[in-house]
Amino acid sequence: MKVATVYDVAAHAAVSIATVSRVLRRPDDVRESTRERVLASVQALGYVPSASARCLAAQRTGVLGLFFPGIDDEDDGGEAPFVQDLSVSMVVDAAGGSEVAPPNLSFDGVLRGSEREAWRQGFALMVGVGRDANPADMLRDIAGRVDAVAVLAGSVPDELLKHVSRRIPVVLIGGPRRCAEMDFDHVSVSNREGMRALTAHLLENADATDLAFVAGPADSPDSAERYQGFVEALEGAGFDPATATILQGDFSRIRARRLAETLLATGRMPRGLVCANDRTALGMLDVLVPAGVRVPEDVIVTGFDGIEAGRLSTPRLTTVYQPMVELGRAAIRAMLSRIEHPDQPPITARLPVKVLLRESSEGTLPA
Amino acid sequence: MKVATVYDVAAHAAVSIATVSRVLRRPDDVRESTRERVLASVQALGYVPSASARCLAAQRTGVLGLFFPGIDDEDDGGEAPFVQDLSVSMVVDAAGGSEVAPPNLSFDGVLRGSEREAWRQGFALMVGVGRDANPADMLRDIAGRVDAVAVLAGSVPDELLKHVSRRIPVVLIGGPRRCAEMDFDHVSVSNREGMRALTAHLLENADATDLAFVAGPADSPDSAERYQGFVEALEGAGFDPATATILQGDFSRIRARRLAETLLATGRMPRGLVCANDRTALGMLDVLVPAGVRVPEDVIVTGFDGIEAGRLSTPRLTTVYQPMVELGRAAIRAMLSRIEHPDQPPITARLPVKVLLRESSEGTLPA
DNA sequence: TTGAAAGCGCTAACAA
DNA sequence: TTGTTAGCGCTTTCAA
Repeated sequence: MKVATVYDVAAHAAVSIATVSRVLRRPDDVRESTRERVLASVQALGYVPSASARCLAAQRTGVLGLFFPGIDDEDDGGEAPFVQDLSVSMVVDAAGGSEVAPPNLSFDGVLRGSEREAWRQGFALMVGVGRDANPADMLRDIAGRVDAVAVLAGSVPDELLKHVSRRIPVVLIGGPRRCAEMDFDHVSVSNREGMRALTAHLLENADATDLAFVAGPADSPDSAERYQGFVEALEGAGFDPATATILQGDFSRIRARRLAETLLATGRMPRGLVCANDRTALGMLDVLVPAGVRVPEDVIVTGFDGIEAGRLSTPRLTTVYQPMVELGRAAIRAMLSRIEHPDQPPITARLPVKVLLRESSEGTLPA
Repeated sequence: MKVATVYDVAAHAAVSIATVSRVLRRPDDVRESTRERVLASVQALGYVPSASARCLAAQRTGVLGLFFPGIDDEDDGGEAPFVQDLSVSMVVDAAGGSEVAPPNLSFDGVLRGSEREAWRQGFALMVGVGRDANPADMLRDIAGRVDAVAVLAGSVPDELLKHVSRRIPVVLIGGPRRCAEMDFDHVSVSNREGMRALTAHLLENADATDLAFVAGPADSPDSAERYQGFVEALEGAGFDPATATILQGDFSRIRARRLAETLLATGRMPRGLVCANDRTALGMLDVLVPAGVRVPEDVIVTGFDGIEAGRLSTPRLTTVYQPMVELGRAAIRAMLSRIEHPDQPPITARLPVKVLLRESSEGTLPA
């Protein structure tokens, strides 16, 4: 029993394959009686058009790509068995435990925004969140399947982006404006401005002049931009940025805990820990709070991202909220815009951020 | 400037298109010098193979589908402007506000699990989370693009599933074991057993005999199964299930709040509210707690799913944890297994659940 | 080790 | 309104 094709449907309905195609693509161009006959045959044969053939012929896929390599930091479950013997177990889940807590990935929002916007515009979305061995292969694979692709800035070599962009439009997500020669379209948030505003606020409103910056991975353009903002705020307030401590984190909560422990052990605790992202800040809280360090009285801790977990922590996390969902949507719109107008000048969308002042920096807030 | 094809690469390297194809698919079948020449041409021309053409010729796409229609309940942002004038704003975000809180979608885990497992196995994943007008079209569209598809049980008419399954394998996710005639592969969790265990626990350990069940949408097989478990527990304890109140929710937090308000207004408050999912239970807490109802002393509230928000609520939510990530992975494995062995008997994977007892049902738990 | 050639299933001129 | 036909870019026998 083979899969039905246009030919089968055409034969069954006693029409040509062109008519079958028309019925599916532009039904109004076909006489009603013919149309109904064809539709009946489609039903009868269980016909579903092959997208491969369709896209090959049409010279477009109707799919957009989103590539975020190396984001997922969960460890691997390995081969899990299909069947398990006990179907229910019961545990008393006391507070503090987190055995079933999923990591709150900060790009979830981007994904949702893209997803939604893509379908809204009649496109499907193909996502590659590759903790895979070879991001290059993954990106090339995706690139062959889609009409345009959005890539997390800094995640793949420019070389590769150049290569891929000879086939389809490439949009960068996040990071700084690109240097002149690489004129990819680019959507991002006001990393620098956000961090500058937050830091300046700490400098003004608290007596917090001894601030340390907890960075993300060295190759993250987003972390770099946020550091920029941090530095600018210090300079703006008349401090020498060179004297500020920099701790090397990697955006992960785990790593942040290690750093906090070191801080605690060496006793070199700054007045404020300005973290490059929320997960890092939460990792700090994980260690400091149980150790009896009062936040914000002893140490101010701030994040960046505005993830849900920061709103639910104790104390709640002062942070810079990024409109992740909007960012995803902007990426989609940039791709579509580029597809429609291949020759327009490079798009640069810079989305605004919002500094959220909460208890980790502010003392008790007014209700 | 056109996009490079095999023909361009072949001409550039002075070989046939067959050789170009070989270099990319089975490099070992080509003499090294030739291979290097071809690879150089690939680089020079910025060649990326067309997946459409490749899949058409190969008769497989290397993509798996995941279809979850009507899940996303965010409302629509509409057309947002590309550029905004202010790049940073600052707000004091007092506790209680939630203006930037994204909804914690309970299928996130399934998505992550599928994503990961698919790439692990060398497949890409195409996801359709359709709040779209027409799920049928969306599913058909996806079905044309993939080698197999996993569909949320109960989300599309059997008719359509039958149709699609004549082209590619269809795996159902969630819900009850299917009736005999429809022998789709099926992965799900122990809904019934989980709810039975939870309810039985309430019946035994609390003085909670007056329980109400807060259902999900009428057409949700998952909700139906959970209700089954609820009923069985009542019967097992010697109660008449017919006397238990059933409230008609729809899995949404909003709807649950309305129900809670009604309950409050009419004063017909049961001893325990056994909710068909966590969001419903959280919606109940949203209303009951501020109204001064003590949970669990006055009313016990329980959920189902094990979402993160239930671990962070006050009081924390007693619930039945489903291994969402595992479920996603199981769906992928089922699809692959079916692709490899088209004639094997139907797969039925039933994943175990875990009852998590927390403060919304238990009083203060031991540390 | 390489090349020639026949499809894969569909779309879109162009003709009828 | 419908049919004929020439690709779309690649894989894969089969020969050379």
